[in-house]
Order: sequence, then C-alpha cells, then structure tokens
Amino acid sequence: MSTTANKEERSLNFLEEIIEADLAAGKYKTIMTRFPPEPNGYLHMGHATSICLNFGLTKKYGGNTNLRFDDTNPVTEDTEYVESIKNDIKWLGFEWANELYASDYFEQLYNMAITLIKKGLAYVDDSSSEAIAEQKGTPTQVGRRNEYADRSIEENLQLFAGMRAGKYKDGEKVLRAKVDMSSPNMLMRDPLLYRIKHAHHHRTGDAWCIYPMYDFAHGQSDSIEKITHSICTLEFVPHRELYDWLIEKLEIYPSHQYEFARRNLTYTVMSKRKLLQLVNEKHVAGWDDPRMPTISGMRRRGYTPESIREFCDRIGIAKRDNVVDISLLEFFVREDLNKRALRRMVVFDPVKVVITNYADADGEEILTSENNPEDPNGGTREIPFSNEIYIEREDFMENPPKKYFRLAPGQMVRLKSAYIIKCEEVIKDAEGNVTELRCTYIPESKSGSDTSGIHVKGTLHWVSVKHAITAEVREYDRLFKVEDPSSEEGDFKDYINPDSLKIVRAAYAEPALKNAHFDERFQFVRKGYFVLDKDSSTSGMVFNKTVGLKDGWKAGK
RNA sequence: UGACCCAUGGUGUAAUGGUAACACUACUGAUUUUGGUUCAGUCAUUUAAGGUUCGAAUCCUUAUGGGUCAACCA
Repeated sequence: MSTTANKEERSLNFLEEIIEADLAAGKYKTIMTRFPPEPNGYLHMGHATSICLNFGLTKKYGGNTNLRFDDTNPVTEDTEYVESIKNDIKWLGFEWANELYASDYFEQLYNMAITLIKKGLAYVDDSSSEAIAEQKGTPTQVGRRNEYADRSIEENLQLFAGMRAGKYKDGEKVLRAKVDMSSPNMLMRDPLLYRIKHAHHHRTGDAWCIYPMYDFAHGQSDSIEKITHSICTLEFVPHRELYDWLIEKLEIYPSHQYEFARRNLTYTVMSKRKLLQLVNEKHVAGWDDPRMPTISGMRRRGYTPESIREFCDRIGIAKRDNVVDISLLEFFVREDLNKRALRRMVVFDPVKVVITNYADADGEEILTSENNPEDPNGGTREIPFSNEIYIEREDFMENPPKKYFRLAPGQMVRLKSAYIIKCEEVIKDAEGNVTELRCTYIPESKSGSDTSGIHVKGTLHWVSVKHAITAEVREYDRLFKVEDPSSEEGDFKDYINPDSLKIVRAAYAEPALKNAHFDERFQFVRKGYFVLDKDSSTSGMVFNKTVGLKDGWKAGK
C-alpha cells in the first residue's frame, strides 16, 4: 500500500536546508549528529524534540547519530540517569550508532589543553572565582587581564601538570584560554577551560581531579567523533564563536554548531532544575509522575512513542521563542489512540437504573460490542446485560436544558450496544439525592437487530451491576493553572494546580476489562483514553487517564 | 548604556522577489448506536515607518517589541 500519492508536501526546515546544501556541495558524503544529554536528570519533552531532530535528520539523509553523555561535572551526575536516558531514547524508537561519554576523552582533552598552552593560547590562573568574575567586566564594560596571563609556557605546563597531579585544592587554580578580554562576547574573555574538583566521577572514578568545562569538552568531543552538524539550543549561540575558535586553534576536525529554539509547552515547566524541585518537594510523586512532562511521565500517562514523534515532526523547528499549545500534543495522542484503543465501558460515578419490564428479576443476557469501530479487524467482546445497571450520574438530569440528549424523566436514550430505555420514575433519598432510576426498555430495540423504528439522539455507556468489576482510576489535569508559569510574577510553584490529580477509588467496569495488559490502550467509552498503571496489583487495577475525549457538548449553549 | 539572536492568525510552522499555505484550537453545519470519529465551512491587509522594485512577508534603513550573554553548570 502506497501513501505517497496523498502524502502532504512538507517544506524543509532551516536545518534540512543547510544539510541539503552541504550534501549538494559535496562538503560531506554522509552526515553525523549526536544527542548529548548530561546525566543529571530525566529526559523531558524538550529533549524529545532534540532526539527526534538529531536522529530524524540522519535517518532522512543517511548517516549516524551518537549518544554522547556530557559527563564533565562529576558532582551532579549519576549512573542512575544514564540508564533512564538510554531507556527513554529506546522507548521513543531510536537507535544510536555509538554509546559514548565525554569522559572517554579526558586524556585527549588534556592533551589538547597542553597543545593550547604550548601555542601560548592558554594559561593557569591562580585568581579566585570572584576576582576572575570581577576582571571579566560586564556586557557593557571591557575586562582586563591579570598578571597570571603573562606566565611562561614552561611555567603553565608545569602548573597544569600539577593541577592534574592533585597538588592543589578545589578552586585554587584554573586553566583559561587566552583569547580577548575586550571582546563584546563575554565568553571570549579568556574563558575557563579546566577547573579542579576532587570529586568521584561516575565512570572515571578518582582518576581525575581536574575536569574540562562544557566549552572545552563539547566541541572537542564533536570533533573527535567527526560530527558534521552539532545541533543545540539558542542559548548556545554566543558559544559558537568560542566553539569555532578552539577548533581552529587546535586544528582539529571542523564540526559546526547550529542552533534552534527549544520547545516549550503551555501549562507546564520544562527545565530540569524546576522539574527536580517538583520531585524533591513532593509536588509530584516522582520523575515519572504522569503529570510530569518527562518522557517517563508521559509514558506512564499512556502517551505513545508514535504520537510524541509525530508531534515533534509536525511542530517543526525554527529559531524563534515559542510556547506550543498543549492541545496540539493532545491532538496527536488522540489521533493515534483512536485507531488502536480497545473500547470498554466504565462508570465513574454511578447511579443505579432498574429496568422494570426486563424479564424476571434474575434476567440477564450476553450482548456483543465492537472492540473498536475504527478498526474493522478489531473483533468484538461480550458484555453481560441485566435488569440492574449503572449509568453515569451526570448522564441524568431531572430538569434538563434544551438539547440535552441524555436521560431525563420521560426521555429515551440508547444504552450503547444494548437497548433503548425510557425513564419512568425518579427515586430520591430524604435529602433529595437521586438514588435510583426506574426505566422500561424497548425489547425490539436490541442493538444490531433494532426493529423499533425509534431514533434517539443520546447513547450512554453503562455496566451491569451484578457483573461489574471495580478499578481505581486516576484522572490528571494540567500541572499549572497558568499557560507559562515561568514568566509569571513570583515563584513558579505558586501556580501549581491543586486539582491536577483526581482519584476515583472504585469505578465500575465491564468484566472484559479484567484481562487488561500493560501494553494495551483503552478508550473508556465517552470518557477518554486510559492505560494500566504500574501501581496495579493482584488486589486491584489502577488506570491512568492519558487524555480525555474531545467534548463538543456545552451545557446551556 | 554594549554585543548577539528573533519578529507571519489564539498556537506552531510554510510561502526561498510574483500576490499569505498547512496543522491545531475555537466557532458553524452534516453524518454518527461514543455530544468521539469522519466530512464541509468560518476566523491574517505578515510589529511599525520609510526605501529599492513593474511587483516585498521576503531585500535595505530606522524604530518598536521579545529573548540571550557578566556559573570554577551544561
């Protein structure tokens, strides 16, 4: 089956244009990209964009993508994160060519530093970090060099070796590049290349006590791996000048850096620091809390890798700041889930309906219903029907507004895959709460063999009282009350939505749901899409709501 | 007060000097045994002002607005 005929013509994004031009000019035979996470936190939707971009580009144009952990800061990094990151990338559906670590290059990086020293382009500075900051000047004021910049090459070589040998304490000395203290680009004002940290590294252990800074690790690692297109986010634009300077002075493979605007989503935050706060301060249950915009959270929430990939592709890439409406993401999950989710009926807040004319009191029968009307090969399932059923409390109104298609006194509705019923009597308790609805059914209206000739506008989901099983259902709403918590006054946590989690301890479900598997997706008819949560046990099932169905009905409209 | 990046509907992207397109949202209407799905339709003089040109969202100038940069983080 070919879909090329109606495949939408999509224009190239600016990175694809650059790559096609490079390829056309014969600059490269094949391209090489990399995804360079720092193993100090879990991956989130922002990373998903970068993953889809980097892996997507090499998939499209031929080439490979490396997974490279940017592990140059031992105090914040951990192997736990390495494993979660690898797991998330695989789950998204991508394969890296090589699993690499910046720490693999420590020896080479050290030698590159020596090269720079020998060229008179780097020096050891004994100043305190405060002094260095002070001497750097400000964006509007040039910096000035101190006396350490005049050290001889021999002295620098000896001092740098001493740094590596552990002769100095943390912060006592740093290695700096000798560039230009009056550059309008602050990063070019003799940037730090190495700092001393007597810390245990998750991979190199205690082999090193000096670690390269980002600027002296990232570009060099790119070069070592012969990355052709090194793609990063906009805040690294000013780093490009230094990136190129180092490659030029070191005379190594000329990788090139390109920047795109990171993706933001409405009603959430997308920085590792803020997400870490939410976890540490227990505003959420963990990194994989279904309300988190982390890959692991979204996976647990029931998002599919296909829908996330589609979202990243279709949203495109550019260089301007943006906040993508969460409804766009939700559209892509619905689109995907609508095609694959098994339909099941679950009543969250029940009200009992007694069908007074249904056979004798013990009467029941087995009905069948399609698993998915969108999938002709989806098969059917059996649903027990009886004279006592539950319907959703909100599906009944004693005094309905005009155009209310659900149940009301004297009004008729279709029970999905069953019969048409008519509400004859409303039974209430002393407080006036509806406790039971007495209805009659139309025997000739049986689903599939309806000869009643009656047409009703509303169809309700239901479940037989005596056959129902119970399950816990967790419904999620946006984590924040405002579109962009980070740009709001005060602390972003002030805008946390207190009602982002609603738990239904015992929802009533049709028996077919008993065989639910973790890899299955469900649509609870008229409710939304759900997935089994890892908190499920033999004593009870727990379902997470991935996303609700679109609701076209507005009361009082 | 400096340097750099950016500016197209409510949102995200297109239009590569030839008369604003696609998707989402929202709103109409049709279909429907899910108020879902599907289908049809509606919603922008491209931040502003000048300039170049037969012709400008696109090129130039200025203004305005937003973002980034003064971590021994990445």
